Amino acid sequence: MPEPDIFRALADPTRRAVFERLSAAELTVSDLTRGFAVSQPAISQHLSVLKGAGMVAERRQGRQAWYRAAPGALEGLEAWVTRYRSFWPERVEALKDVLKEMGE
Amino acid sequence: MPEPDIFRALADPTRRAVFERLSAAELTVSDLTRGFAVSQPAISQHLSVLKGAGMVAERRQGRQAWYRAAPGALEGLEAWVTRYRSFWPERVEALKDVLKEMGE
DNA sequence: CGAATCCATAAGTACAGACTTATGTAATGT
DNA sequence: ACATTACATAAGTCTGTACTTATGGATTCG
Repeated sequence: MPEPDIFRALADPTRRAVFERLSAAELTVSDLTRGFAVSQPAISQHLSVLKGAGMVAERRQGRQAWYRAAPGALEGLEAWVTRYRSFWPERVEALKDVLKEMGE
Repeated sequence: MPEPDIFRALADPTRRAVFERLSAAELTVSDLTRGFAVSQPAISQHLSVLKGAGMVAERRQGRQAWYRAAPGALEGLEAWVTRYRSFWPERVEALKDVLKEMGE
């Protein structure tokens, strides 16, 4: 039930790679196009899908379009994973360690 | 990098629904077929994809094949989500509450 | 034994989607 | 003003894939 669009958005490897780059930095379409072996329209189409899934945000400035990963982009996916996680108590200890680390 | 197969496996809604059922109970192919509006071969094909992604386990008994969600089925996905999560400190408090609850 | 059941695989169809080139719109540069 | 740059959309192609029916192998039942 957490928007099925996100699953479809994640299905394509190029699109995942685009998202990963946008989670590290805000980039323009041109920037992204330079980093991949596909055409600029292909990148624009991927961005459109990612945007439709609520995974990226757009900021217009002049003739440029800056894209970045949306805050909470993976929230719906996280909720789904948590719900259908199997044997999850196994991982609690590791999680506690992470939280302790962050508390320092 | 966490097996790309899992993303492809999750892309199809019917397949997600099959997985969700198998995370609640161990079921045979016939059981599953009864619960969906697709043919038995279609179910077998979905199970094959899920198995290829390491998401379900199979147990043979006579002419029946029992399927269930594999332990750690979503581990790779979880790792990916954690890595690309944006603004994740926001969720730490909620997580702490959950862990405290489990400690009781 | 033969019939029925359970499941997987084969083969074919039809649609989704990832790509291309071509083109249009809007902003910037000279 | 005209050319150039940045991006989006249109239209067409081609591959992937979700489904179907048909069939085969293996097990259980009568």
